Amino acid sequence: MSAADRALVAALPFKVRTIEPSTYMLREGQHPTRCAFIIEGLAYRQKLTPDGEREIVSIIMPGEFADLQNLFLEESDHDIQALTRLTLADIPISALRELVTSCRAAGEALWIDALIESSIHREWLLNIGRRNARSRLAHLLCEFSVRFRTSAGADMAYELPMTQEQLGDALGLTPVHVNRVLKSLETDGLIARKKRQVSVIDWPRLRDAAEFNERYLHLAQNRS
Amino acid sequence: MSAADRALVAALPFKVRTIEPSTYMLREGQHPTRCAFIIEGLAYRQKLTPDGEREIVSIIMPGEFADLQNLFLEESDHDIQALTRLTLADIPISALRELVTSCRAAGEALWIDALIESSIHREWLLNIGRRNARSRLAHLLCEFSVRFRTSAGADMAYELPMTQEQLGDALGLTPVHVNRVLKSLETDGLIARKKRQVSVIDWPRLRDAAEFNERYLHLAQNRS
DNA sequence: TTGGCTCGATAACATGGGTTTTGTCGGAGA
DNA sequence: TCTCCGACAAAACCCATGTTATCGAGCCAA
Repeated sequence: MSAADRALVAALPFKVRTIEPSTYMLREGQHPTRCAFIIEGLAYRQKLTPDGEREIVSIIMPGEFADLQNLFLEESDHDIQALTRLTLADIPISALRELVTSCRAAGEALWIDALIESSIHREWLLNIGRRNARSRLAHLLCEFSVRFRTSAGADMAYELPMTQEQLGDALGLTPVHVNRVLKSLETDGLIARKKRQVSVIDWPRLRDAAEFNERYLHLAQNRS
Repeated sequence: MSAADRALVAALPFKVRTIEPSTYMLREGQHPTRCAFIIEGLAYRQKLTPDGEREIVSIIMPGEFADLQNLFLEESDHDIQALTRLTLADIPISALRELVTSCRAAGEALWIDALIESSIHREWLLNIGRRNARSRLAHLLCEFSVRFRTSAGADMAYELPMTQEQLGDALGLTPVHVNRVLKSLETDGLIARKKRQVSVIDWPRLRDAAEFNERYLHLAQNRS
């Protein structure tokens, strides 16, 4: 990125704020005018069926934009909610859109972000559509492990910041069954748990159980 | 779109070709140098598990680009295969990338395309993760109905160009169960079938069974 | 005509995961 | 200290969907 580009990015107006777990950052149907860049903490996107069933369709990690779709789409098609306490930078959409069209490097970086998210969606479709509960959960744990490491430099053990109900909503399972499967992964020695702290004990076996292949994360292009 | 923009688009180098059903346009892991614009016919994206199970993660319709992700991602994360006989325009990725960064209107149009596809992925996640087989299938039929109409101006009846096995692969179901559910939708009077011709008989009831809400298709922004 | 292929229909049976319920545990507050 | 509440745990039961198998229709090539 050139010096001129850096200057453009640095000139972006923004406002840092902190929000509490489970507060809504965006609701389906809204027409937002600002876009949030996650500095610390986790958020998730969810969609609801009319009878109140929830599907968590993605997890948003530090260093990512929470709602790139609203750069060019007018009406939000899903909710975004804070998973943990969150600090974020609010940027006016108009300024970000201007940046995308005027600065090639920044535009490319945002394109890559958006395309990687799409790729993750596709992998989740495969996961939910074609794998059983055990592989699904193992896959999610593998993905978290890798994404945490690249976004926070953490170790193979990490604090899993989701309740079993939320895990179920991300996997298309009931909390009861998530519980069963977590226990079985633990007694089989693939993972260890202490409260919500999940550690990967046997990465090769967990990866095999998950059929995990990190290609879909496009890690080589993930930092820019 | 201004006259100058139009000239830029018109100046794109391209090559029209026709391909037969089920030929691969792209395979996972490849590094393509050209991008296909679908002129006529249908294609689909699929992902495979190591043991050969398939999930169809999206259907690509006329007027859409088949592999926008490869504009900025180096390695493809899924396969693209022709569903019907297909005529398409091959465009060098370098030219398309140049267009995106030099022509604001074209760049915006491609952004919108990519973001809508992401939105459809999210809706499919909700569909597969949280709806039962009947709603899932009804939802897919509703989506096809709407998208065909906007892309081909067709009526509420359309030629469903997928085998029951392919439908199952798109919905995370077995072909046997797809057959059961199709039959039940037919005997309940929601749809009619004659060979692969599917007609929507009772749109309100089908839409209700599917919990279908077309917001996620962002139709207002779909033509540009 | 024959044979081989794919697709769809249907039946009998098996099971993964859902549902319901009841209980335990630990932290937050009074 | 006590109570309240949310998350986790575990057992019993059941149903939606998967599995396996068979058959026929349609199509195409030899």
